[in-house]
Amino acid sequence: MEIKSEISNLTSNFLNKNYAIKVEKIEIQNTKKDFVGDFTIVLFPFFKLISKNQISKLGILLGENLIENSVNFTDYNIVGGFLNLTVSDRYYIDFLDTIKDDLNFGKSEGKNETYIVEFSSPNTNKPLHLGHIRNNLLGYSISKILEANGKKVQKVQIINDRGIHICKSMVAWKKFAQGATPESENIKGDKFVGDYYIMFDKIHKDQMKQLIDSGIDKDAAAENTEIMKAAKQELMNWEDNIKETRQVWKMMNDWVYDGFEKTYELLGVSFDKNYYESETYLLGKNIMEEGLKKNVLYKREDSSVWINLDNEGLDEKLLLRSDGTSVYMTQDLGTAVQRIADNSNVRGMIYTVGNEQDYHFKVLFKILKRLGYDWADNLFHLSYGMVDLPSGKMKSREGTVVDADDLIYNLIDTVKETTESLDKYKSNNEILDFDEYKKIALGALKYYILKVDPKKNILFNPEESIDLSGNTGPFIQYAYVRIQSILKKVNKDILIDKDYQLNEKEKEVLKIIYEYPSVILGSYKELSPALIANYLYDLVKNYNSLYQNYHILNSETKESTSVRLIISQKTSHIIESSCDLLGIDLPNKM
RNA sequence: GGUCGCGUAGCUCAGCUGGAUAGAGCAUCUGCCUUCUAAGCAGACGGUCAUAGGUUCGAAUCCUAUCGCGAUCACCA
Repeated sequence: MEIKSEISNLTSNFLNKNYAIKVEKIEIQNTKKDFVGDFTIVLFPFFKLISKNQISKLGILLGENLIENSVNFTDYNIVGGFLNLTVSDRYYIDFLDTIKDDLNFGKSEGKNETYIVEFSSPNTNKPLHLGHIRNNLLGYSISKILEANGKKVQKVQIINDRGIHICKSMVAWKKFAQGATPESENIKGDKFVGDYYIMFDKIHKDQMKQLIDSGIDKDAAAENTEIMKAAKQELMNWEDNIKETRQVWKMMNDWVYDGFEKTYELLGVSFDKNYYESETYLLGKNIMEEGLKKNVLYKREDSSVWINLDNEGLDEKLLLRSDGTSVYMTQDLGTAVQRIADNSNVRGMIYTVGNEQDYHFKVLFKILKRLGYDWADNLFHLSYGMVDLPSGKMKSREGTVVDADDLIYNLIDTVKETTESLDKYKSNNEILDFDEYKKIALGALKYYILKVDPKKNILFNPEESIDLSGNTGPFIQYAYVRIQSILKKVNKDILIDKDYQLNEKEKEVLKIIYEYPSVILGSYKELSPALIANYLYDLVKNYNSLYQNYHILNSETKESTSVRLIISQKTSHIIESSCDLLGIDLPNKM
């Protein structure tokens, strides 16, 4: 921050000149509430450099020096080893004046660098659930945050459309559906296919039980039920490119995509490109050849291919089976190389994948690095914690999965009920558009998920609805709507009085606005939308305090109205900007 | 067992690369709608920062050990 570097420079000059000492870094922080001042210089580190009895004298001299040498500081006080500096109102007023019309305030320009962000990445055998919601919201928000930091972003998902899981749904459908389709049953496509997956599982279990009863051991039974054999056959047919299998496969996957598309639309996320495993699962083999040539990889006697990462604290990892077929890792290597080739100016990639795959990505990045790709240094695993229920993990087999669509539609209902029970709506017998309810419900959901540090697990209790008051999305939206209703009443240009004296609340909000650029940068460096969400709450909370304790339109003086209006407007800009980064829409009325 | 992550108020979470008396929301309790929207504001109550050592002028934050929870360690994806 500008003001901090000014403090820092003046302080180093002072120390250098008067005490002939050089300090690497001067510790400057925001002054805590309950103390007078705006910024605090920590004097403790100087204990080491000069004798203790000189330190209080140093503090006073430094304070005087800062005030003398800059118009931006008006006062100082020393408490213990802390020097608290007060910044002039004029500085903040000037700052407000320069940024007031800048809608891009806080964002930065960048070079022509592209980052690929992968998220969502579903299987095509079941509908999206709450875990996917977290993934999607994080991935989408990080994409936005990268853009705000001047990067170009290519949002991609890799769809796992191939494998035994979809074959299971296919077998069950062929056997029992009698030609039923999502249209004929009027069911969303992903749910329709998911139902057959569940049906498969049920039948498989029944058949397993019969086999076990007839004396076959459990593991063998699991592999040898009639329906499981049929699914395996289906998978082989798929590999052999049998026409009928491929047709059913394509048809059912299309149903699923249709359903996914609706959920994505509801969530407000989108992708620039989809990758399908059926098209990428063979990638990576040619890289193996290269790796062998470079002696990065090695072949065992049975001709399986491995990499040894022992000296990096990791294990040996298989990359090609003895029969020459590839494993998951091989595919991911191939896909990474492919994606870099597909786009120009790619600087790096971000994989939004749960923390259960931490190890996998550690290994993946190491291998790419060993293979000598220069972009391997810019690969990041945006690792996030699971969404757990009070009963533990969500398990599809036990029916404890929280379905994405159900969750959202239920929340919309709750928002509608809550709204209609508010006095202002009850007394007017008024209702809002569905679209507004949707914005509020999704605002609540998105904020609820994104405000939590990505790496932490989230505990979600389906019994309790997501809060709509307090530290929530609607809290932010509500403040925004209120500001709009004030701004609508103003129709002439607002002029700032440069000599205005800020009150405590005004200054507090301004100080928070001042921090916004560093928050955007921080959320990018940490890959954490939570920083934006928490900042936004802080801003809005302090703004509300100003709003409730002082009048804005009919305030004491013309000058205070002007300043408060501009603070309001700027706060609303930042709400718009932050909510955009979080993927949260703002309603017109609440 | 090896590796990684987490443990902060009854519950859900903040706490930046170590800094002042550890902060919010929910829940409970008090006040505030005849001037800009009360999904709000003002306040009360609530803590051995898992435990024990260590480093430091200073530790919720860094190090070590222990306990608890979770993930991961496949010729699965």
